[in-house]
Amino acid sequence: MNEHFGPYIRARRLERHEADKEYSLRRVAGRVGVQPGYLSRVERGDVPPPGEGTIVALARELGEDEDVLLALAGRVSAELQSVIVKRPVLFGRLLRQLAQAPDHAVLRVVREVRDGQW
Amino acid sequence: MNEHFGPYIRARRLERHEADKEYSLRRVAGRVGVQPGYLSRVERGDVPPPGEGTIVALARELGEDEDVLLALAGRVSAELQSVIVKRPVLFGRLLRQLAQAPDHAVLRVVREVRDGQW
DNA sequence: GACAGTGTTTATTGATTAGTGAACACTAAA
DNA sequence: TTTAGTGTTCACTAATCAATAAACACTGTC
Repeated sequence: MNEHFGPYIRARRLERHEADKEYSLRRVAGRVGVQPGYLSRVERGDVPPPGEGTIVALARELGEDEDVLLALAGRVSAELQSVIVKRPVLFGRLLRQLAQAPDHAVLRVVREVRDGQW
Repeated sequence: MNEHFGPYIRARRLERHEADKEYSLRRVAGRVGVQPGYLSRVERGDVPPPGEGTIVALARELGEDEDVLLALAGRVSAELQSVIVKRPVLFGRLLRQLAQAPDHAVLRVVREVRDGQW
């Protein structure tokens, strides 16, 4: 059942719980909108990661990057998917070309695009 | 039930059927690996588009671009998703930045990456 | 007028997704 | 010693996904 997602959010939650009792499993579950029992099983990796909405809620709750948390669950946000779906050929090519490139090369492209003028 | 996918593949299949009787609905269904009745409903848009595997098989059968056909079904291939999942922050940024950019700008980046040396 | 081939319709199904609800066991405080 | 709060476990479920199986109606051909 995915291995990494659950333990990761448990660790993040416990870090906060040390300083703040509002971060007990039950309280977080309440704010995120799921049953405590469910969150328990998620954190232990007994069940697969939750749906996109719940993952995003958890990310906000724990101050984590949504894309990263979704990625840990093996997912890509619907928002990002829709960017690709609108221009599948273009973005398909781009992603396949960059799949092998080292981080710094991708980052250079990101910066170039940010600074670029069109 | 999605609107565009079904009629599109029906049109593509019928184009081929005109010149080649191997492209009847039944024959194509057979080669693609689904029941004729199912393909009929898919082409008419009576049911949502098939799963990724079946869409890819249809793309090959009809000589269409897989990414395009998947996009018509509102999907992104698992392969492309996994590229993003491996580096969610980097590719998340890149995609969001390019989401608004015009085609030619994206294309320029694609070419730059292709020709770039690292 | 039987037969092969065309697309279509109806009723169902098995697997997966994303959870719920209720009870259980433990600890700390009042 | 009741109470409040902690995490955990068990049994179950409603909705969606991705199809199948079987029969139906029509056309052209031999």
